[in-house]
Amino acid sequence: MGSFTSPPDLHVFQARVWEVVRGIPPGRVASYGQVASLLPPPPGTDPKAYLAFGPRWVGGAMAACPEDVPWQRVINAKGQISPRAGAEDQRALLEEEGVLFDERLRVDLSQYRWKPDEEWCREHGLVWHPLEPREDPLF
DNA sequence: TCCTTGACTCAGA
DNA sequence: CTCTGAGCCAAGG
Repeated sequence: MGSFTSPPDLHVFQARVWEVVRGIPPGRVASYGQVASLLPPPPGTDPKAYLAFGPRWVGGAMAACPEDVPWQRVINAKGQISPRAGAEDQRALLEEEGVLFDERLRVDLSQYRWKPDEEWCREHGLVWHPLEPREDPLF
């Protein structure tokens, strides 16, 4: 069976992304970059490249996610829904969960950002980030 | 094979 | 606050 030359590492990565997103509870949101930062760089990936493109890979995973993934809870670092076809549905779903948008269609990340606890991260083999009390956009 | 595009993010202006 | 460019990966045409 030697003809399979492309082990779907990217698919493995996407599966881990979906696993993380399933952990976001209703009424909370995470950014693409936050999800990426919870996962270690895929084996063989240049950490620097992952830093730059991880968030976009997460976006790609969300575009292909299965039914049971709460994809609506992943938004961009500005606290906005990334423009594309279907963005209106995403806002409606989040509002049903109690997430409020301001007049500029922005979510207050300091209020709604999902903050996974250390144990949950350990159980899922994720990189845990200590949370800074600052006004840092991420964490 | 070349070129374009992408559910991103951050620093700098 | 807004706008721009860079980062330098992959899939698809």
